[in-house]
Amino acid sequence: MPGNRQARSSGKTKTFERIASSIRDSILSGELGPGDRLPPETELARRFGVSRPTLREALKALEALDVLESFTGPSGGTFVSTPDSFGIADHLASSLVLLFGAEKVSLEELWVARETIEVRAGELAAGRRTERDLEAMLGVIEEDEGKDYASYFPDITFHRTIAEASHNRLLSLFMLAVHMTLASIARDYVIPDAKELSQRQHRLIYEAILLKDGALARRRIQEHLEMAYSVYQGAVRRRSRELAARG
Amino acid sequence: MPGNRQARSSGKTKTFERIASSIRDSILSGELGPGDRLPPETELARRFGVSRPTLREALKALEALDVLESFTGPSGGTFVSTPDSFGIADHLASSLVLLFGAEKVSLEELWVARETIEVRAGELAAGRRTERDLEAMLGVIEEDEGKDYASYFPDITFHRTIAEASHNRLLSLFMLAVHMTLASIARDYVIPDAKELSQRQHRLIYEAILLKDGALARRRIQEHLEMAYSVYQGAVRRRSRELAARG
DNA sequence: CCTCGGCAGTTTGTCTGACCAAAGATTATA
DNA sequence: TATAATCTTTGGTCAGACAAACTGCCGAGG
Repeated sequence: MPGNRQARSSGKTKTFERIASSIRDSILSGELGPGDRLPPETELARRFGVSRPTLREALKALEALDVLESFTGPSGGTFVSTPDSFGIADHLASSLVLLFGAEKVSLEELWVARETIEVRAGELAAGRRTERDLEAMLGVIEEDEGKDYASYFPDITFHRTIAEASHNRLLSLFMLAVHMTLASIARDYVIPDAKELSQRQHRLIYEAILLKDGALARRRIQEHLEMAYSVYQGAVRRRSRELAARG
Repeated sequence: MPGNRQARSSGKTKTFERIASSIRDSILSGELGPGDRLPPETELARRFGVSRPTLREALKALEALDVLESFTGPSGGTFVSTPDSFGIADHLASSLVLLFGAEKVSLEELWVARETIEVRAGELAAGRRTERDLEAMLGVIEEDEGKDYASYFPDITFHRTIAEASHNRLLSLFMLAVHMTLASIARDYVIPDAKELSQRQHRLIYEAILLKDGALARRRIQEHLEMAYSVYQGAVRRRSRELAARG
């Protein structure tokens, strides 16, 4: 019977894990930095005293974590990756989708977290936005108004410009991850069109940030997300009913 | 010259990546669920039409992502992992430490994100806390007062009880990740003792949550974190001066 | 002299086949 | 029946080889 995994993890460290940890530690300690090239696999295998397949299992594990990357050829080899916000957000989103699937996080929790982060990002944006930020936001607003979109998540682009304007790259990362998670979960939902209301609210949010009114930005983003949540939730409920009726 | 990695990613998909994606998709689509056992490696290799080492590279990549886990023995095999908040937060924290090291996120951004999440968690906690939550918080407060700690991050336990009391597992996850990141960055800093002030503020926060006063909880957590940030920042600056003087 | 094309070398990618180690299942034994 | 030795299944590791990708050199031709 599978499932009693906690009982099995009895301290044993597999060889490839030992090596992966070793390399990982070299990076954490600064001994290896982004862009650095590792020795060839045969050389590394020799140094660690293991075979090449085993060494490669360690390398592939670190590649999966976006810590290393490899290329063929003489100028190739294995390199330490440059950390990248988008990749981190992407991985995080994948994990959150799984967590959602296991019912260890609910749709409501996701939306509350989204609201928490976006509201604050908007407040910060009102205080820190540059002229360039405003241009970007307005550009997205006008582009969206011209589009005839069917999907629900096109307006995410606008929300991302808010995050950018907050000039907090960690809040941006969290926000991106939550957006990707919600988009992934809702992939095949039919989301009703709330285009016009949504776009009106986008302009109101833009206005608040333009005026540098943080409190107003908070309120308007909150209101906008409440609307969006009710629309999203409605689609989820409809979907559930459909599935219940069919099955 | 290494570093021109964007030019190299020319669409080629390596075999082990193809297989990892295939298995990953089976999980995302629900075809494979947590606890499910995969066929033996030789069988899997045969099905995918690859050799066992190549297959194993794919499996090890997914193990590194905490998506799969494997055990030896007749009852062993490769299993789909149960997603786990703590593991996700841990991975996220590792990535954030790297991101910080690459100067793609600053200490200030980390603290603003921490404040954003904790303030909101406290507000939510004030509205949703149960008797059990209150007991847990008080227990930690009293335990901390009895401890003679040297490290700066002992009071993180209290902050975690706030997150728990918010009953939002995603905010808890984010909070944990940010805490672990800050703790990892500050590992060898000498943090001055702000024990008594900190503990007084903890009691005030507890009181606000006890009274179900969300606005008050917000203000008090904000104040507490501002104090903590100034202490932390002072330690970082002192550390920088030391390093500058030495080098 | 310069340019272009192919050859050689380096490095990762993949394969074959085998043996080792761990741990539950079985069976022989007291 | 209880227990210990053995079996069997499964992942863990190893060795060596060849293929593919790519750079850099070098020679042929202009």
